[in-house]
Amino acid sequence: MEGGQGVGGSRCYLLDVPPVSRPSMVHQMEFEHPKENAQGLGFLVPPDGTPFLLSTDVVPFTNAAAASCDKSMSKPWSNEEVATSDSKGRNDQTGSCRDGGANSWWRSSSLEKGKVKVRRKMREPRFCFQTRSDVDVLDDGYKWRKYGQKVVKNSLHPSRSYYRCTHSNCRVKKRVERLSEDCRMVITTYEGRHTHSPCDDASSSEHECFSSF
DNA sequence: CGGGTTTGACCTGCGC
DNA sequence: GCGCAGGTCAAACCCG
Repeated sequence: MEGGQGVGGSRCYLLDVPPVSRPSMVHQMEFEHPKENAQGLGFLVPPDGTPFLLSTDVVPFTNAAAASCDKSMSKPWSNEEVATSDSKGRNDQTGSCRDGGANSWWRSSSLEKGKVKVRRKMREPRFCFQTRSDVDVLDDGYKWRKYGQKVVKNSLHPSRSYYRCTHSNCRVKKRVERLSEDCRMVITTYEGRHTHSPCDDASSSEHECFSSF
């Protein structure tokens, strides 16, 4: 486990966010390594290039955290695979599939519903970080919709939630789970890049103050 | 009524 | 090849 980097492709940081009643307080966090973060958080940086700011210290993930994080990431997302397409060359016409299938990234090939499903393997840039917060969902300025929840084994807090950016053309996903060792620690994993600015989603004035997210 | 959440089912990938 | 675990869908449900 080399430092604050998770297994392949995904970067992990630990954000020591003071317990706040409103997760939105996290909006002004600041990264220690702007350059790296700019890269690692590319998916969090809106197209207009607005930097992603954090207000608290960001340190590499602890081994435990990283392990936990990595476990959930499993291997498919090694750097290589992130950069290249599926070697198996699965017939996943992902792009077209995504666009054609409403807002589904993979979809039944519309032949027989529920039968032949062409699931694509997402190989978007991923970034996970750990925060200490009483709330699960950090308000990063984007609007998320929960699309699933899973029971995670080997965890005292077996609930992992899956969120998706509600923006029509945005494919970013977010996964939120509690650290088993510390129920106050929240592991948030982002996947993909936002194709829009936070304002597009969070149209409410509440979010305007930290549109830099 | 529209948008978000819940939840069970289904599919895929991986380890054994 | 089989079983398990993770990830996602989609219908039902809930709430403002």
